[in-house]
Amino acid sequence: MEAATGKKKKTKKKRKDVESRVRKGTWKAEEDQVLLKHVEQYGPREWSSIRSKGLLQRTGKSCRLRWVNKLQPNLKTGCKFTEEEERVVIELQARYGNKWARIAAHLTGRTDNDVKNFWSSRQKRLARILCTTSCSSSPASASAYGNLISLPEPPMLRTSETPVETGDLMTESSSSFPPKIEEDFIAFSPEMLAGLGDDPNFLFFDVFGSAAGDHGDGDMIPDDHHQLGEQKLLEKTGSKLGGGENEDGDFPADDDDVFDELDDLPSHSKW
DNA sequence: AAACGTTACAACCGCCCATAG
DNA sequence: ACTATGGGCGGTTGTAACGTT
Repeated sequence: MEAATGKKKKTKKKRKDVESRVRKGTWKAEEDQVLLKHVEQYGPREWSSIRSKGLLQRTGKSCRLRWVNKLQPNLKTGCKFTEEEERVVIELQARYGNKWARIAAHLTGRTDNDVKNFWSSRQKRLARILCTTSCSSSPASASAYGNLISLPEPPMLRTSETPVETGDLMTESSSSFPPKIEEDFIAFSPEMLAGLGDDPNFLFFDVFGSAAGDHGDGDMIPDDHHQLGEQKLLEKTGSKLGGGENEDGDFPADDDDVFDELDDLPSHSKW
């Protein structure tokens, strides 16, 4: 056991020594050109040979990442996730958990890093919005959330790897996610977040408005959206608070067929 | 105009796993 | 069995761009 660990450490040290002589940081246009030329010649593989041939002072891993996230053709770099893409991400995240590569495979032109970043920003945004909404607004909204959420600090938004089987908006059970005190955060089940999207016309945008800007009161929500958003949120989630299952007891929604088809799609991130 | 805060994105790290030689 | 490599993932950091004060 210890020997194995020792060997592992040795390997890692060796690797680290090698990697310590590599270039890091922002990629230059010349490096991109070299990388593109290599891919053109040999295809998107043999990443480590790029360095061993002295073409670039980058690790194979770094080269691969650069190619996958920036250089491979047909990437939608620089354009925001559309509502449709957002819907897909929400649904697939609910289904697969944080399997970003798998989710990204269903979105043309998006990489796992894109999806991860998008999700992470979205979570932060939601946390901020919900905190603002529940902490500061009218007594009505405070009471609406009051039973479920106590927010001394911005709520921690999290989803579980596997879909949860209880209510959509809930406090976390102390057994499943140990170190956190129940009142410290709300756990948004994937289905709750997805639930905001199960209506084709009901998206994050609908509830909270576009993320395009602050509206003067320190949050990203136009004032009239606060009420509308809360109402919609409660309409959506409130009806599900008794349990996240569908009629047949399945969870999440029994729309697997849709995703089975998606599963057959080729992954753009694999070659 | 400058300072400050927020957001989105790029890139990295560390860990893990699978596979091939 | 061991090693190198590719790949996936979660977490984190740095920064440019943008908005607000």
